[in-house]
Amino acid sequence: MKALLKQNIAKHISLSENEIEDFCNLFEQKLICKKNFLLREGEICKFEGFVTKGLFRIYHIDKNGFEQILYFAIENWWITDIDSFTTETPSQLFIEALEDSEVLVISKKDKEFAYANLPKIEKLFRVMTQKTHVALQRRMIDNLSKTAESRYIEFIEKYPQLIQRLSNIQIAAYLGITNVFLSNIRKKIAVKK
Amino acid sequence: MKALLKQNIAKHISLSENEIEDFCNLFEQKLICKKNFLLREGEICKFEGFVTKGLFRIYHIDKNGFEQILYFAIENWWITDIDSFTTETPSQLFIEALEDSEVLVISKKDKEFAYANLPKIEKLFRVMTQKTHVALQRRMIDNLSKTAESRYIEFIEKYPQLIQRLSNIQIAAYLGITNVFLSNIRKKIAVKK
DNA sequence: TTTATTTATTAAACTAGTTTAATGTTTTAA
DNA sequence: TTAAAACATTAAACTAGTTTAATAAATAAA
Repeated sequence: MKALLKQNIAKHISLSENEIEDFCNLFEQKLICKKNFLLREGEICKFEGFVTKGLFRIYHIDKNGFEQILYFAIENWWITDIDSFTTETPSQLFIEALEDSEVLVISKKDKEFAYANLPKIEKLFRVMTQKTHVALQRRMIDNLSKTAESRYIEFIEKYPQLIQRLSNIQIAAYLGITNVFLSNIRKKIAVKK
Repeated sequence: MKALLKQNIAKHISLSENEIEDFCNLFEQKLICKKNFLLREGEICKFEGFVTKGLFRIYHIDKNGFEQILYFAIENWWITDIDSFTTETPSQLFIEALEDSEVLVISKKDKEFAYANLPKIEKLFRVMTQKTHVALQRRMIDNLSKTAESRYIEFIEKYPQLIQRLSNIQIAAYLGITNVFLSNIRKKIAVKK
């Protein structure tokens, strides 16, 4: 059940068999059915999760009621609201399952225990946070410099396995455009071919 | 000379007098005159810097020649291209001094030495990267959901000390709009008052 | 199996933001 | 101290993306 998690950790840092076992024992499995939430706006995020099955969207609802999707998480991705988690303030985000999903969850308490007792875990999360940050930095530049059309094309090239599982409404909310405009883009691309 | 650096580190984690001294000794000062570069596109970023005087812009030039500013860094801010630094690939960013500036620089080698020999430094950079990531995540949501006008108003409210030192061209490149449109926004705001 | 709900598409009017170009002002360089 | 370069503003034509609304198709619910 935790094989995927162990494999994921090993990609970032090298741990002894004991260390990885100790760390993984701090996680427990949660099942979240489609349309249910792992986190809602206003709650304080007291966990970090690793998806082993299914699909989540992490999104924000602005004061006009529009949704912006920060990212999607499928198998092998980590999920949390790092803002609420570290500052212990109410989250501004929703984490919602778009499919029936399974996630391995570690509590804030246990994560701090790991930091204190398994020194390499500190490195693990430094490295992971750095990688996440790099990805977001690239996305920020793309959003500042590219048209919605090329952002869409690059998205489907980068995550071909994801688009099949997402509605165009979700993709549009990720790209920062309306689903109507996404339809126009799709038509334009289809004509080109 | 390194008082500001020590103070900044103390804000994130607590170190003994010796630890902080050892770590700060790994930094050396660099002076960068206005319009000069700490890093250029294509170079591999082998340092992390802490600004003690002056002002930098960290930006990208897209294939159409437009500049997108990822962030500004004044006194008390850290600068690096975390992407190039961690992956050791050529940077896609420029780090340019907008004023005559002073920066304390630690090499990648020495930073790795610190990670290996001063365990709390691992925590320092994990915590700092987390904070930077939270800030970027908030900016991403703002860029997806807010108009350029409210992004501008929020920018001048959030960084009043910065705007006085920046041209409108720089501010526009940060907001992701043209300086012409920023002029329109400024006029509109001025009329309102 | 029928009905209700969500999704995708299209059209048409609209608005936020761009482009190009001209003009005056401020800053920098020689 | 003058010339050159960078900056800020304005106008006018344009384009990327939104809004509202209608319609058909697909999915979920009863």
